[in-house]
Amino acid sequence: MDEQFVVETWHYVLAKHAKAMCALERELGDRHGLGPSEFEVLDRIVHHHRKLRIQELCDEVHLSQSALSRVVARLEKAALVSRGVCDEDRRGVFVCITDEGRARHAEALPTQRAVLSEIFADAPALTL
Amino acid sequence: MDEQFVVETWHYVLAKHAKAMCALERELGDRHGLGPSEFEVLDRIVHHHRKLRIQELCDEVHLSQSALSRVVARLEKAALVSRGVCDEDRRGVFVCITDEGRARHAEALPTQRAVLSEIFADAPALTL
DNA sequence: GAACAATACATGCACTCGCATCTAATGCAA
DNA sequence: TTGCATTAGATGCGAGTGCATGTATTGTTC
Repeated sequence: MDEQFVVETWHYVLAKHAKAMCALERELGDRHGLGPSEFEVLDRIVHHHRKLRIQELCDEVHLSQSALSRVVARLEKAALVSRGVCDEDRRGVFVCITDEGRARHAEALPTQRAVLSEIFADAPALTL
Repeated sequence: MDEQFVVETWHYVLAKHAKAMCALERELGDRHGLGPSEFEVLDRIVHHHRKLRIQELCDEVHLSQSALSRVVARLEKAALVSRGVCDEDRRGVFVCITDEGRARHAEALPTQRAVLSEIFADAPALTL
C-alpha cells in the first residue's frame, strides 16, 4: 500500500470534512435552525418511510449512542420527531418524524444539497 | 453537477472521517498520549523544519484559532513544544518543537500510518 | 420461578470545539 | 505624537461529543 497516497487521501478527507461541516453548520443553523447532526438524523428517518429504533439510527449516523440519544431529545423538544415506546421490546424507543419535522427537512434539504454541490464541485471521480 | 454523486461523495467522506478519527483518537491516545489535534500540530511543525507562527499553523490544521491556541498550550504543558515571542512582531508567537516533542512524534508516526493504511486500504483511486 | 448476564436507552462528567470578546502590539492618518 | 482601526493570540462561555455508568427490560440458566 502506497503510504503517500494514503496520507494524501486522508488530507483530502480532512479538508473536505472540515469545510463541509463548517458550511453546513452555518447554513443549516442560520436558515433552518438545525445542526448537521439534527439534519442527518431527520434525513435518515425520512429516507426510511417508517418508524425507526434508536439503535437502527445508531448504525447509520456517525454518532455514539449517547450523542444520538441527545440529538433525538433535542429534535423531540423542537417537536420535529416524537419518541414512543416499542411494544415488542419495551426497552426500545421508536422515533417518528412529525409533520413539522418532515416540513423542516424538506425545507432544509435544498440548502444542504447546495452546500455540498459547492464544496464537491471539483471532487475527483471516486470509483466507489 | 450530479447530485447523487455529490451526496455519495459526502457520505464517503463522513464515513471515513468518523472511522479514522475514532481509531486515531484511540490508538494515538492509548499508545502515545496524544490526541488527533495534538499529533496533527506536531506533524505540521516537523514537516516545516523551522519555527512557525501560530497563524501559519492555523492555515494548515483544520481548527479555529482559539482551538489551535489551546492545543499549543496543551503541547507546551506536556513539554512537546515551546512558545516564544516573535521579535519582529511582538504580538506574534513562535512555536518550536522540543526534542521530546520530536521524539514523541517519531514514535507516534508509525501508529498513525498504520491506522490510516488500515482504513484507506480499500480507498478508491482519487484523482487528486 | 429466581438469579444473573445482556441489551436498549438515558444521563453525569470531562473534554474539545467555535464564537465572541479581551489584551497587547502594530500600522496608518491627521 | 496622538488617535483609531487592525492584527495576533488568549480566554470566558455555551454547546456537542464520547466514555463510563445508571435504570429498566429481556433472555437464559438452573
